[in-house]
Amino acid sequence: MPKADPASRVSELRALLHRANRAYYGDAAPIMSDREFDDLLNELADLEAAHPELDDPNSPTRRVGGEPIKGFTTLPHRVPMLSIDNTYSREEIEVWVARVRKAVGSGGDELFAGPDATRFVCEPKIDGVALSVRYERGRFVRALTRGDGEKGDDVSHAARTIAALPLLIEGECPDVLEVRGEVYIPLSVFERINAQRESEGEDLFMNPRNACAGTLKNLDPSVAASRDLGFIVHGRGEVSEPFGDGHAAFCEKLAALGFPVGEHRSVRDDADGILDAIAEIAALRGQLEYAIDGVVIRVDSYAQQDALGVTSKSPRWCIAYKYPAERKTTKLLAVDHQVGKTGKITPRASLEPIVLAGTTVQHATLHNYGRVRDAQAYDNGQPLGERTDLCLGDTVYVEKAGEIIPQVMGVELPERHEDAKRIRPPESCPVCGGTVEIEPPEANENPALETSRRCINPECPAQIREKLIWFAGRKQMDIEGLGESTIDQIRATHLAVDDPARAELGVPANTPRIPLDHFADIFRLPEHRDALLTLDRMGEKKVNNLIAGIEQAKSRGLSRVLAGMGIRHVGISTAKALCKLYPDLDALLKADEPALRPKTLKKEHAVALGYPEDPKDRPETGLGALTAPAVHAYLHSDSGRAAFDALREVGVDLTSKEYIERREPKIHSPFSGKTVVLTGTLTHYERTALSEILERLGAKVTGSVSKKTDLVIAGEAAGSKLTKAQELGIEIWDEAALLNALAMAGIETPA
DNA sequence: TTACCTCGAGATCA
DNA sequence: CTCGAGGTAA
Repeated sequence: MPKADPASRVSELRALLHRANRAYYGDAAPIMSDREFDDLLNELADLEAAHPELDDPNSPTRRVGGEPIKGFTTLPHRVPMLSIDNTYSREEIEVWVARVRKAVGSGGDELFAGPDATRFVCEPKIDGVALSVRYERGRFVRALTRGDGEKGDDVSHAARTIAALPLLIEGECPDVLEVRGEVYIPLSVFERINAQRESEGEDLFMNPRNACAGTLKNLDPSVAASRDLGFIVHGRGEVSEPFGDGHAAFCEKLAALGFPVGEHRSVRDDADGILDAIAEIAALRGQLEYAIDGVVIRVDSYAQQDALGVTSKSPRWCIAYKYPAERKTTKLLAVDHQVGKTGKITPRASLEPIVLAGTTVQHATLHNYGRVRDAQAYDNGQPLGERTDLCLGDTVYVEKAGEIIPQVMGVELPERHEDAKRIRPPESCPVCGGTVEIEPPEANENPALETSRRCINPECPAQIREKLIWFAGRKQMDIEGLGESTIDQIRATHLAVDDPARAELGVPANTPRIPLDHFADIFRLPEHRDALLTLDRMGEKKVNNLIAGIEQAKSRGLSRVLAGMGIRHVGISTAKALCKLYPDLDALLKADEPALRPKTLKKEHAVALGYPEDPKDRPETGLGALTAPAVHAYLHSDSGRAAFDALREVGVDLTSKEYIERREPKIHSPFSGKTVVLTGTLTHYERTALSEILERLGAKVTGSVSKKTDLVIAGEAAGSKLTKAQELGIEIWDEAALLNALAMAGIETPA
């Protein structure tokens, strides 16, 4: 072989190996032997090592794992990753199909005409980890976990090692293509890994699902590479241009590009067909290389999907039929009574440990005292249709609701001991000993109505603790470094020096009291730096992180503060809704009670406040005629006012980001409100990085040029998109103009 | 609710 | 190296 220049040999090898990968995993038709493949891969790895300038994150060598990365970054999903509604019965499937048909049939459009026009795609629901994989111009750019549905962790380093996922798509595909699917560890691989771990004396993995999640979260990609993760496509995220008119067509197109789409997908016309598919897939269960926990059914046509739309948490065009949860018996060892952040007391069961759906269960919430009093009685596994009080020592049936939260379903009555002790709601607060109220109030006359009890002592240490934990939590103020146990440890400085609990939590006798009772105390913790440093396992680094976390939390904005305060009826969505109405706390405090609930106002009142006549056009706050007075009362109560004053005093931002965003949707910049398309090669920016910057500056970055495009940024060697932009007479900037505009917006050009 | 990963802290050993 | 806290997945 003539001594080719390394760059061209490298790209030749990469192309060859990509093709081989695709043939192997996509088409299941190898074009070379494993031995040849390994040889070529080794040659490529050697060349890359000798010529670091030729490095490429999408090189096939990355399959075997490169350098560990430093940590995760969290990035937004361009299209949110919603969850799917679950059903457990055939009847619910029929009801859903009928509802879909009714909604779709009423479209009036020819596309939606006639009930038979709706088709349903059924596929196994894999029990793995959801992943959204983004390709730009056919190149793998990143993979995100589901996260909260809005943003997820970047696990590209691990996802690149998934052999079934192409790093380079060969063939025509949209400029932006987000493929969503399920990552899993094949069961045979799981067994192999555990066998190996056993022989090396390591702890075994409990189940494939958690092992898979852990693998993705491992910072060292060679770990993921060695675990042979599998992937099966089940949906799409952002796709820049039409790519199939429905789910089935989309899957076929992806299959043609070499994506693993799963082979047990079928298209059905009606509820009976769906039930057949469910039965067929059930018959496959246990023969597949991955665990499945049900069947996903979705409306095939994208047009119909769009017509059906989504609710706040899940699409109306998709539903999961889940297999019945695994159910086992175990012994009820004890019940403790936990005091929540609002004082509500919840019974929690301690159980003799059992393995259920791949995890060891030893605790289960009992939800409320109604369930404790009216537990379902069973005889030899059969429900008796009668109710009984739960007793200590009972043999109870446990299953996992939604495969996650264990629940006590009932009692095996014949197994009960004669002298078994009934579980009763506590007569006083189990933590502070204070007065408890019975709820609902009618239950004072008729105990059969009682569902819960509430500790009404505002100084109850348990309530204070839970309030602080909630406030600092990720979905509220997100104070890094201030978790449950750190809060306990700091609050243990309030204990007497000879209290054994103090030493147990690692608080030396000479540590002075660090105040931590009110939300505002959190923001004064930096003043107690020296005291914090004396605590066990609290070093320089942790304290610095904590202080930095506290500082950052100050500027989360009013909605997070309101949601964090644990005001009854005010969660994050209500808080955000209120914040869209009022620019800051003072404005909110000036509002009268009806102004907090525009939806339920009488017409005249609404119009007087400047809202539309039709309630449907008024903003939703999540508050109604019953809840709004309670919220209003809290905001103006002594304790509410004191809490707000204290937060203001320590410098917490009490202005409303939501209101400001609504009023001025974007930062003012040359890109505000513009739809921008990037094309060609830019020398100073990665495309994704630039997209993020432009979006921060108010631009909408899209993949293809259309009439709606305001601006095209054309780098070197721009192709058809530039031509099209010229045809349409759209403003075009070169890279120099871009850099200039970014500089004006205060963004420096990277080196 | 549990399992898994990462990180920092502190102990242990060279 | 081991422990435990913190974070996140289902």
